[in-house]
Amino acid sequence: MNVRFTNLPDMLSIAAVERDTGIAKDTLRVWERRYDFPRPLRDGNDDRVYPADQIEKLRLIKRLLDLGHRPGRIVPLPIEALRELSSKLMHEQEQRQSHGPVISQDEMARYLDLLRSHQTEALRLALSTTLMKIGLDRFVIEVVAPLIKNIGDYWAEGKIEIHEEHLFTEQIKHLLRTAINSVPRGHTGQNEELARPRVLLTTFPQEQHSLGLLMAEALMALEGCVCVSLGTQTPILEIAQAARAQKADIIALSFSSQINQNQVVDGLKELKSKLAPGVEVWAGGENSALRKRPPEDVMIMSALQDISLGIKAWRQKHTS
Amino acid sequence: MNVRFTNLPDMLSIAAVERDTGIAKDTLRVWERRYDFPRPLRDGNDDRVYPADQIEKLRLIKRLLDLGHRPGRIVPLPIEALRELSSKLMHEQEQRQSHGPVISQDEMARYLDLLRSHQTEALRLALSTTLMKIGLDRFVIEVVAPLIKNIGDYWAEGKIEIHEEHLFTEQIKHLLRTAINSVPRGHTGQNEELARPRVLLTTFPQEQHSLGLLMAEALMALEGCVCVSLGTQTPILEIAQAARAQKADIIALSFSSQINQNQVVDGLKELKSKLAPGVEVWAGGENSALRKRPPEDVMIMSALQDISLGIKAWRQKHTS
DNA sequence: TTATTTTTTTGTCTAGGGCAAATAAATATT
DNA sequence: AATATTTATTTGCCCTAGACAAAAAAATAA
Repeated sequence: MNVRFTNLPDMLSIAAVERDTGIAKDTLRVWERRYDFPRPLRDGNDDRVYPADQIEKLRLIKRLLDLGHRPGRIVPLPIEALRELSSKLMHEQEQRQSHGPVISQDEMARYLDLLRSHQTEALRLALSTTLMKIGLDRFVIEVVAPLIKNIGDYWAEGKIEIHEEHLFTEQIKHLLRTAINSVPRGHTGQNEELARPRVLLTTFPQEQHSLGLLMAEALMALEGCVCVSLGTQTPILEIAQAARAQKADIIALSFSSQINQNQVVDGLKELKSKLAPGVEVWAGGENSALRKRPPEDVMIMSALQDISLGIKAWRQKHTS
Repeated sequence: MNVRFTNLPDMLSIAAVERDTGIAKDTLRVWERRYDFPRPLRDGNDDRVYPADQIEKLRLIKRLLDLGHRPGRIVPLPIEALRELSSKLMHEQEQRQSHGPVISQDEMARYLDLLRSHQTEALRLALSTTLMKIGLDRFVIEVVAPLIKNIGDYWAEGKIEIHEEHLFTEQIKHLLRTAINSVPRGHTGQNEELARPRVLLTTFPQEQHSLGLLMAEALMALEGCVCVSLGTQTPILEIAQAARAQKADIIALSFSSQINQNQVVDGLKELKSKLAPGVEVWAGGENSALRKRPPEDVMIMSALQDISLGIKAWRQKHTS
């Protein structure tokens, strides 16, 4: 009942920090004990209160952990050292990224300008035009995915406001939904086999990002699958039940990096154990648990391209 | 690092229970201490292990809490009593509800049958037909709203599964989005005044239900407003910034019953204080804080009908 | 009835200890 | 030198039990 409210701006309670950084409360406390960081102040009730600079450092730490660093090595470091590490990694990433046709810097800048000048209609129109020009599959892979990533980076750098990010995301979602809708549906009714695999899309309870799901749905719909989306945040038991009810061949799940890695792994294991043997679980998204310790029996979609390939492979395997 | 995993089917760790029920670990432990429920078993490491029937009861408890019951009264009750409580609530609701033209029991049953037999396409078609027949405004007010209200009760009575509820909600959302999309947009461009008021729609950070927002958007779009939706979970400060950036006349917010009442009241006050004087705040939804202690300076939409009336009133007030 | 005060209820925080899984380091084996 | 195996360290989660402020109910006053 205790709503720990810090009126001072830029001061957060431990619960708020957990929400903000994705680092569990227990972990925050244990780091404090072991590495002497963070060092929150205390309010009148002896509750931890985290100042802005420490939160910033925590965010940075989270990023580096996702990239494979270990807490004991980086938590005690000063923030400048972390910044350096982070930017070094970012450059490496950029180099690795530059294969294949990606959205141009120019085009990116154009969208961002429209967003920042709040020309919503124009933005939608520009995106929509691109979609028409290059087709839904390329639009998803070459435009939407990089855009989302860049938007996140811009936000981290303070170049963009949260409400602008929200607005942008809404535009993209809208566009994708409309596009998915106009894809001719698989042959439901008589010729059921032609429309296989049947795919069930959703996310785990803590995960609220629906964009990954929509991108996957778009690509799968293009491949002629029957897609059934349960939206976000379905309890694991219910996912299993829905799989049975919908006669799903594949369960497609999306995981952002905000969600706890252990919960990803545990949840996937649990889900798999509750499914009928033939049903496949496909997992995609930014969350690094998928790359660092991929659960067996689960197909990891490390890139969006894998989806269409995966569907084709599935069909090959299931032609009788 | 400890991946507490119970191999026994339908046995969950405390983390898994938190994930699947939405009840915090601390709360689960304190209930055990105070009300002697839940009573998890222990694994070899003395960690709590929750059997399936207790999880089911916990889910039901969570729902009743959202509906306004208190833990001390309901947690110790046997599960049958909880079921009864839930169905009693529904019947009371029905009686209160029976003013004005509402969806018939028959029609409701028809949709439910389609849902339970997983005839997704047929369900969508049926709903869509009704929409065409009676129009978007009546559809929202007389069909969608009551349906949503009842669907939760049906779950509590064991008549449908959560995943079916998810599926249903997705269908409705889809239908509404399509419908909103086909409403001719306000005259953007030259004749800006004709499209006033400009409405910004979103929810507070803890609130994730987007359906209320969609219903509101539908009705407002019908009235010819320019609607800008930021999606769910926008920080209050960002809402205020977005209002300025979008030149919004009205901020429309939706509050479900699962969000903390204080945060509703405090949040509304805070938001209002950050807005320019002329900008109105409209709040709607199930949350009882809106009725019990409505903050002044905020328009409370106690029913969906109020929305169109409100828009008309706004226009009257602003004709110069 | 309606305000105001008192009491009870309730969720979240605290501390510090313990343990298994994950990872790194050291050693043995091919 | 490369690979497999064992040992050591790191790390996150769970445990108990107590405390307290905010919310809600009950009691009292107006």
